[in-house]
Amino acid sequence: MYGQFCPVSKAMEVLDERWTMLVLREMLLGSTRFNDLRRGVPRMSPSLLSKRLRTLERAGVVRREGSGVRTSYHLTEAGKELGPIVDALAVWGMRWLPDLGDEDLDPHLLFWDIRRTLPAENWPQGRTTVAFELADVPVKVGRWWLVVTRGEVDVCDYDPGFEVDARVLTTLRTLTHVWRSDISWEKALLKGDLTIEAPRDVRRGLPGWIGYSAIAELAS
Amino acid sequence: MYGQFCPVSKAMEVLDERWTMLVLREMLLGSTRFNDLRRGVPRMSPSLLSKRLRTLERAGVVRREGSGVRTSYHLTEAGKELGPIVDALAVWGMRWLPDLGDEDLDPHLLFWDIRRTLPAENWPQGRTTVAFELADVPVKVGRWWLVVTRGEVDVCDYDPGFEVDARVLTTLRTLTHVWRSDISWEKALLKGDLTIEAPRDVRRGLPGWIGYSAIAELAS
DNA sequence: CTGTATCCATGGCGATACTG
DNA sequence: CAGTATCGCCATGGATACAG
Repeated sequence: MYGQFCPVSKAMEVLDERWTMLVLREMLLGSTRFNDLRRGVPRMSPSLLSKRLRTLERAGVVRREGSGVRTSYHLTEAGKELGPIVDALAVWGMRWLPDLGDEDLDPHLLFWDIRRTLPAENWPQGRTTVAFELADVPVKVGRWWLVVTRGEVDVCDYDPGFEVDARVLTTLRTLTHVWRSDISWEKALLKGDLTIEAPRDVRRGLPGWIGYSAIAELAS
Repeated sequence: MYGQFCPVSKAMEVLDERWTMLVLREMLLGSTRFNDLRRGVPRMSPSLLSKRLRTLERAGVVRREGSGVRTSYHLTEAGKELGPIVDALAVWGMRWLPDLGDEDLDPHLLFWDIRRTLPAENWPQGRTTVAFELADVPVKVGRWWLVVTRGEVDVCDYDPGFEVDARVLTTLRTLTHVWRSDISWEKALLKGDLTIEAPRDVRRGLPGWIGYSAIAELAS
């Protein structure tokens, strides 16, 4: 491929293909099923994902388990040792490439990430429903509901019908930057880029309950 | 590009293009001039190198200094902070992808790397000339001379005419693996994959004088 | 020496549809 | 649910020649 003996070039032969690092990020975050992986890289075609998984398997980074139905994909030891590298890339990207284009904003991806990372154990007993209204995207993709019940998190893009405990009024852009912790909840609230409509205790508690993305925690 | 807010994807938009990581490796090893960079990535076309340098400049990773003649390229702070990531990729590649195809072996690249890394200060006073004969490649690219004089290292692919202090008989493959420290000098000598013809003291000293590649040292 | 311009082929990849 | 098949485009990047 590169025609070099340097281990960096050998590593990049495996890792520098388009999407590969993002698939590995998904696996490092715990996804093992084909369709779970797809949710993490929705713009990647399924055939390409399939191809990448095979390439990674041949390279000894991924192991496929169970053929046919209920196939799952797991990182080998070699794959797991990419964890610190992916983390370092995330920290570097946070630090040096903080600007997001409109193309980088995707509510499905954002709430999919929130859903899997959210520390449900911090939430109040019983059921809590939070409605999000994002002003900078079409209504069709701008209304989301977060339902947290007994340590379980659900996200809907339709009204689940529960009584809403809090409404978050903001933009997709602001919510994304807050989630990444490019700006804090406090600052976004102060600037008026984000409003929480709820009883005082919920309004106070919500930022802490939602928190920040897993990757944001790395940088701190 | 990827349409994701995740900093890993933002980082990879810059870093996952073909050759980019290898150019950064060269810069991290100290190259600043266009043609020095080329020597480190000889299979990369100059127009592509030019393009990559501009992309990296736009991304804030590289800074161009002096236009026209005597241009040089330098890593910005962001670029320097990629150092640990490139190192980690090298360590990972050494550990998990130790196999080299014939395509990965390149005597020009090997001796260019030896030349710049070799710890000349360990060598004897005066001039030392070492001749290499690589049996597994055409004679035309299989004979090399290493001349170390007062802390200066020269490599020739033609006989410089000096008296030869040592002859190293081996293959390109073995010498590459030794340089990478996939196998030690001792083991290669023991297996007979590499022979040093020289007076006893030189024969004993040479492995230590040449040593191993900079990247090999990372893994230890 | 330090690049740039141009050309062209290839195959990577996106889109879509379809199957066990 | 878990992929595979097919198709077609266009951009990547390799090669070469040339310019300041």
